[in-house]
Amino acid sequence: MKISNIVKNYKLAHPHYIKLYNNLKRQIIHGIFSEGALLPSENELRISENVARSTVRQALNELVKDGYITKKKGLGSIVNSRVKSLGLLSFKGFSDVVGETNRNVKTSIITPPAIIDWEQPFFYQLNKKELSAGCIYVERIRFVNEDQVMLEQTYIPNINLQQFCEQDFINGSLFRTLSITYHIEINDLVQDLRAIEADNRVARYLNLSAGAPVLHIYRKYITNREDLRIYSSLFCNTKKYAIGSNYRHS
Amino acid sequence: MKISNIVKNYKLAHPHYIKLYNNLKRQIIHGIFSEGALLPSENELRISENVARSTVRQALNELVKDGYITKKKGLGSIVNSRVKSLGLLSFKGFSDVVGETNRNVKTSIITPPAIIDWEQPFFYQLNKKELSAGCIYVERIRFVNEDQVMLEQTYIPNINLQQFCEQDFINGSLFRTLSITYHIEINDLVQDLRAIEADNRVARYLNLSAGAPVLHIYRKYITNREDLRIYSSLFCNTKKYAIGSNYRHS
DNA sequence: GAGTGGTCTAGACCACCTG
DNA sequence: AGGTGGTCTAGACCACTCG
Repeated sequence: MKISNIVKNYKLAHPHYIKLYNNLKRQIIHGIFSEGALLPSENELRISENVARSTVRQALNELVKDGYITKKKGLGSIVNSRVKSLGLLSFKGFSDVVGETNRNVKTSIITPPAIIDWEQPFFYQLNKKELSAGCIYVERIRFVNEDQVMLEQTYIPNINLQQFCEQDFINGSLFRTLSITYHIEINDLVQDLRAIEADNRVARYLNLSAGAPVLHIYRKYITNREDLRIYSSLFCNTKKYAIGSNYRHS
Repeated sequence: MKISNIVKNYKLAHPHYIKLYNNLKRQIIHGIFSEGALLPSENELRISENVARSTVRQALNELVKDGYITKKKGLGSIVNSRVKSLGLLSFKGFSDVVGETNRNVKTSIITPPAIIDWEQPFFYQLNKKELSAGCIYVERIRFVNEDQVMLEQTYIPNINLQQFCEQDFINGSLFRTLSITYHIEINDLVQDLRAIEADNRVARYLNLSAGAPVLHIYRKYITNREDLRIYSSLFCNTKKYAIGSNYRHS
C-alpha cells in the first residue's frame, strides 16, 4: 500500500485510473489474461489497488471503449478475443475485410521485408526522421478461396524495429507481430480511396486484364509510438468480393 | 424537485443519466443549445436536476462519446458544430467526404423525392414491412468546385414519413431533414465498395467516358427507428478527388 | 479569485447471473 | 445466497481558464 494513495496525491504524471488501465491492457495484450477469461472483479481490484471502486470502473470503462473487454452484469469483465476492428476495412485482420470469416483466406509474400530507400515523392508527406531512418518494405497478395483479391504494399519507417526483417510474422500477421514483439498498437487510420485502371503489373498479380477497374487505397496508420506511422498502398480486385465495412456505433 | 429522486428510487425504465443525456441531446439537435455554445455547467445541472455531480458527468460523457459536445477543463461543455462522422465517408454531411471543408460543394437533385416500387432484386435484403410500405426515391449529383464527383441514389422505406415528398430539405440536406423533422438519427452503417466501369448513364452524369473506373458503394444505414433502414447506391468519380476517410479513435 | 471540468473517496441499493 | 457490474450520493482536492 502506497502512502501516496492515502494522502490525496493524485496529481502525478498519469492519474491512477490510467495506470490501472495500462497495466490491465498490457496483461491482456501479453496474454496474461487470456481471451474469454474474466478479469479480477471491481471489488478485488479496488482492494488490490487500494483505490475507490469508481476509479477501478473508470479504468475498466476505458478498456471497454478500446474494445479490450466486455462487461456483463452479474458476471464480470470478459477479455475480448481480439481488439475489435476500428470499423473500417479492418486493419487488424485481413479476414474481416471480405466480411464473412468462414472463407478460406491466405496470404503470400511477394517481396519479403527488406530495407529500401523511400520512393520519392511518397503518397503521404514524410518527416525528416522517417526519411533518414529508411523504409522497411513488404509486398503481399491476399487470396480468398484461391482468388487473388488484394495486392498490399506496406512501408514502415525503420525506427527502433530491431531484427524486423530477420524474423517471420507471428501467425503470418504483420500487425500481430508489431503488437506482440514491439508493443505497437494502431490507434487511428487515414485513407484515400480511388477507382483506377489496373496497370500491367497489378493486373497480373490480381489475375485481371490490364485496364480493368481496381479499387486503390492509400493508408496511413497512426500508432501508439509518437514517431511511428505505417503506410500502405492497396489494390483490390472487387470483381467477385466487394470490400465490406461496417461500423458499430457505441 | 421530485420525491422519487430523494427516495433511492432509480429502478425506472431508464436511469437518470440516460434521461438527462436524451434531454440534452434533443435540445442540441433542435438548436436550443446552438453550435459553439456552452451547456449549463455540471454544478448547475446537478442543482437543476437534483442529482449528484457524478450522475451529471455520466450523461455528459455519453454526449462526448456520441460527438455532440467537447469538454474543456476550466471552461465548460461546448456544443460541437455537427455530430462527428462515424468515421467513414461521412454520412452526415457530404462536404466531409471530400476531406477538406473549404471547397465549394453543391448538390443538384435529378429526381426529386417520389414514391416508387422497390427495384427487384434489391441490393440488400428487404423485409416484408419495407416491401409493402413502398419506397421514397431521390437521385442527386454532388459537385466539388464545379466537378461532378458523386451520383447518389437514395431509397427510404415509406414508413411514418408524412409529407416527406412534399417538402424541401432543410439546408438542402436529407439527413438534416430526417433528424430535425422526423427525429431520425443514423446509428450505424454497413457498406460494400467496388471498383466498376461506368455505364453510359453514370458516365454522362459524372462527366466521364463510358467504361472509366468508378468507385461504387452500396450502403445500408441503421437508424434509431427500429424498423427504418435507409439505402443508398453511390457512384464516385475519383479522378480528381479521392474519397477520404479518417477514423478518430477514442 | 471564482468557476469549470478532472480525479477520487467511501459509502449505498439495484438488477442480474451462477452455483 | 452470494457475488457481479450498474446506478447513485455527498462530499473533497486538483489543474485549468477567464476576467
